Amino acid sequence: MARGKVQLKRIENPVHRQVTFCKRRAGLLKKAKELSVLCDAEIGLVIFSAHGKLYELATKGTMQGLIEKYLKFTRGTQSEAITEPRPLDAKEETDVLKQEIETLQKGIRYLFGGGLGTLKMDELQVLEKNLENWMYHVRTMKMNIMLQEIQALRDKEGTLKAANKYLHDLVLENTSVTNFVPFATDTSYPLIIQDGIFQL
Amino acid sequence: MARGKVQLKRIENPVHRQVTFCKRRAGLLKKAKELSVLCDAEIGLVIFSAHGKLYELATKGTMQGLIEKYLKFTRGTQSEAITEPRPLDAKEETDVLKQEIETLQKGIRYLFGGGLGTLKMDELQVLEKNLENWMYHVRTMKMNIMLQEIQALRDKEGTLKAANKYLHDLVLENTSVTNFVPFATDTSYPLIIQDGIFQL
DNA sequence: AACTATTCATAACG
DNA sequence: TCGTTATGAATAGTT
Repeated sequence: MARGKVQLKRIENPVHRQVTFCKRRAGLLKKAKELSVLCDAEIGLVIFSAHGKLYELATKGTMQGLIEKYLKFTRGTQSEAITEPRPLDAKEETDVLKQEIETLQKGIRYLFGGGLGTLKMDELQVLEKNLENWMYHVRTMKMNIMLQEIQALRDKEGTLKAANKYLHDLVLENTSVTNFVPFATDTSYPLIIQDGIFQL
Repeated sequence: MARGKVQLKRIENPVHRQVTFCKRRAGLLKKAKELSVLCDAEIGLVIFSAHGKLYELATKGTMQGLIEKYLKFTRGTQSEAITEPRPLDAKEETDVLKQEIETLQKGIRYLFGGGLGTLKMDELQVLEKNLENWMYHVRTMKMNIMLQEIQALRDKEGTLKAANKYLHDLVLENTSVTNFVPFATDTSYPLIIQDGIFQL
């Protein structure tokens, strides 16, 4: 900004990074406060430094209250908010998730086996809405995986075609004019892909 | 800032306030993103406009995850484990069920917010099948409740019709042949049912 | 932390 | 809501 435009990437020099963090953190908190006052908005801001230290701001009440409001707002409805595309954490969460799914299955099976009869109409409405929402997410995920797989297969096909053409040309060169049995270049060879992930 | 220093108080002109809100909100979100990238910080920003609309930003993962991290950080050890279904008292089941639903919502929200990306195709299949199953149960319950209500309304209608006919005949008997204004027997009286359970 | 030279954000306006 | 512009604010690099 000053004396040189800034690159939008992590500052590698730790000293510079720390100084910039201090300055910009202060600036950000100030801006947040200003926006809240000027425009009568309720703002919550949480900053975890790289080393894990917490800085926070909550205008109009406590962070607790704001979090509850946020959770209530995002519950049920698919967020109308401007959400950044989230980078997926690639951790070894699968085991945890599997166990979690089991727990949920158990819980919901209990729900439907044991005491669903006491649920009221509005509760059922909420439940149905959530189920639809979750179903949407699951189907979106399935679709993405399938699209990925399709793309992978196409890539593989292209590679194999190229290899095939190369070999074909080689054969033609080495055999010159013969009665060698020719074969089509683009579709006549088997494309055997063994490691597809489709399991229906 | 530009063309006149700004007062640090609520902007009274609603148009100005709205315009400023839009611009400064964008600026704030940008600044937050920059700080996160430049200094490797994890930032959550929640903005509720005066009219209740939500704008949010979560760098490094989801808002859900950040909220959990925040709560863990501020409350010391806050266990986020899913509670096992406990043995059921045959009493105030509704409250228990409500709480259970909340737990499930929380779990599944975490599921979709945190780590769905690591789920494999077959796991998604299982999840989808279960969701369909649960949806079927929920819709069956809704249908039953509605059918019950419809039957109750029909009974009520029959009762009222009978009463109406009785009164009608009584009037005819007592007034003999007069120019008393006649009224239809089956549809012209109001059927006011106040305690319906439909809530859409 | 304090000090500028610059870049950035944005208030007013169309 | 969107674009333009004059001007105040924020801040990168430096001391």
